[in-house]
Amino acid sequence: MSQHTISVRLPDDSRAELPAGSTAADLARSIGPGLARAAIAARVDGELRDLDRPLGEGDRVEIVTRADDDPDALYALRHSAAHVLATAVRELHPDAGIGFGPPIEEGFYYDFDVPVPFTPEDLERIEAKMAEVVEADYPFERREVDRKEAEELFGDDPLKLERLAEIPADETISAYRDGPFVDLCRGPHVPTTGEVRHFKLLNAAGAYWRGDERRQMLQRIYGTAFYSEAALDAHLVRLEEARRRDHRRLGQELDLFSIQEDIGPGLICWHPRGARVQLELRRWIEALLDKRGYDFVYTPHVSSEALFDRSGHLQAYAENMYPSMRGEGEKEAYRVKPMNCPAHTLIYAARQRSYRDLPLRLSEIANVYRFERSGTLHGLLRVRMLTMDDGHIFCTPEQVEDEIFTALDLVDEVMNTLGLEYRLDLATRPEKRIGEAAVWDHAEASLRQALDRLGVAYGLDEGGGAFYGPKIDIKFRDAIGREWQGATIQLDFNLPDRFDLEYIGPDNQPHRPVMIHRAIFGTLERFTGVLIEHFAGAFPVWLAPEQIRVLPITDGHAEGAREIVRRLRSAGLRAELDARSDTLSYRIRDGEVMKVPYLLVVGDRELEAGTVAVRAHGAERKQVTLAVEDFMAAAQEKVRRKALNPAL
RNA sequence: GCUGACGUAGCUCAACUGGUAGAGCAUCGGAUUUGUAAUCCGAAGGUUGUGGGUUCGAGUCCCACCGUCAGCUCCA
Repeated sequence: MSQHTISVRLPDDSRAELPAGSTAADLARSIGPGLARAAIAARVDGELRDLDRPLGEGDRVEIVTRADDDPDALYALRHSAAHVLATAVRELHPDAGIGFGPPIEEGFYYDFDVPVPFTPEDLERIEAKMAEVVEADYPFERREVDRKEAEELFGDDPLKLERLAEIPADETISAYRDGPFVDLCRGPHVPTTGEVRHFKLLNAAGAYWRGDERRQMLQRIYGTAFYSEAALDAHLVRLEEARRRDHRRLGQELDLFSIQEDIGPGLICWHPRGARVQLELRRWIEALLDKRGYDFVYTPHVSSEALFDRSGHLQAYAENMYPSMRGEGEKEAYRVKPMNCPAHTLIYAARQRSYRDLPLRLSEIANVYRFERSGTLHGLLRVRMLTMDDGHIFCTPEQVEDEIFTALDLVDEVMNTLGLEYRLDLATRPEKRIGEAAVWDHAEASLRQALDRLGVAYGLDEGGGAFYGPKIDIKFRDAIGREWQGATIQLDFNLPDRFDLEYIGPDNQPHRPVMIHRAIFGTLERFTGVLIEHFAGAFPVWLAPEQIRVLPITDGHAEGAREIVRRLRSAGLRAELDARSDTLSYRIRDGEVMKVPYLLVVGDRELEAGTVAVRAHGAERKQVTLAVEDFMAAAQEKVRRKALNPAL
């Protein structure tokens, strides 16, 4: 190996010899002109780098090319798009302060300190200016600077100086220039602004500097960018699809629920159709819990404030609790419950427990009230009255693994039934915690064993547990790929201590039980909201508020149709008659718009033959004619199996 | 909570620089009796979110309050 050449390793484990000082761009050129043209960055020993940075002896190098399915490629592109945005904003508002401008999961944003917030028209102007910056095809030039130089470079921008001061002394400080704009930036970037051809600014809103509401508010502009127009279009279509599925919109169109100003924000009124969905979900989870040995309890909606003092909620959770109330002339203050755990803990403590009683599994599907800040309320997803499918398991340390396994198995059944893919994350002990190391060791090991036993892959969130115990979070994906926080299974070493819980072991000595909090749906409100979006309002038959609508063709068929409705109802199916004098087409359209799984058309032919012409929502074959008996059996089977697709 | 935008009939939206509120759908009545995604005619429906103010005159301008929407570190 001479001094004048270096050898780097390629992804296929072959080696390439290059002159010393060669860059990743040189490497791409040496491999082929096609690769050189497609290259936008490089992964060097796993780290994303600019194309024009020199390679070192023995580096493992992978050329990153323009690709809308490579997260690293998108990262560099969107990071660069953020700079293009800042370049444009600085052109239009030379005095704008520059905050952070990172790539994010679906795009990028940049925060600006400007005296007047951006309007939608501003965004259009900025977009046009960005197009000019892209057209100019400025190279992104990286420069390493020392601290003094950096302080001079960004001397007029207090936000940058603040960030600069936090960079450790031993870290390289780099600045990137594209045309007129220089930014303090870690990089990497695509080679030139010309790469950022397919972008779109999406919205602007205030955002606190560093997310701290005590600090100044900046104006944040969100956008997204892709390498191909097709990918950008697909993304915009996905956003449109998300709007189409918005549960707030569907909730109104399908007459599921409303939020009334006269009642208050964050408080849901379930209309009959929405309440039906809730009821079916509730009955389902109750049956699943019954099978798994849960006991059902009911506890009061208000309780003595002292209870929440003892549980610690008053100290740790007060800002999410409604204020205390006191009856006229009474001494005792009361609180509306934000959680069920303290009451369940008292039920455990209501008598002496033996190890033979454990595990004790308490379930309460209960309304709790939480004072959420007004700006955070959002449809069914963040509300002030919520219905938890709450459960608390009290068990011995030895039983933890089994109990976690059972809970995970329950999650698995729920997710599979609804056709939701999910993933699990184990969150382990944080820095600040209570409880002894041995207790944590045992608990974390039990969670791991339960996860292994289930045989699923899971992520690890080191240090992500609560101060009172480790947990497993379940995240699931809906039909258009969005991820939601679902069930949580949480160990708690704190409440058993605070309430001095005990059980008598086989050694005739008192021991402290372990407490497990778990919710499968989380809250019925949020879960229903997500399901509305997941199914786009077209619920599977078993959940659909109205499962069947019978449409007589003329008044002459109404009596026969009514009889069919009677039979369906006595078979336990939710059927309605639509004998309005509108045309059949109109009534079909109405049934389709309301996403009723089965529309049954009944005319002379059907009444004579004892059949129905079935139109199943979303089915490819628009119409199937079946004997009433056969349709009834098929529909019941769909309900029994909780089938996702109504097609017969 | 904070910043910004918005709030007109049950729903979706219209009403030039301030001149006295209109359409489609839904609702109701009538006609129509329909074979697979909107039949026709008619009627009714609003203290323009609430409360103040400016003005001869306010949906429109100003103030306060209520609510909705977007966002509020996925760190140079």
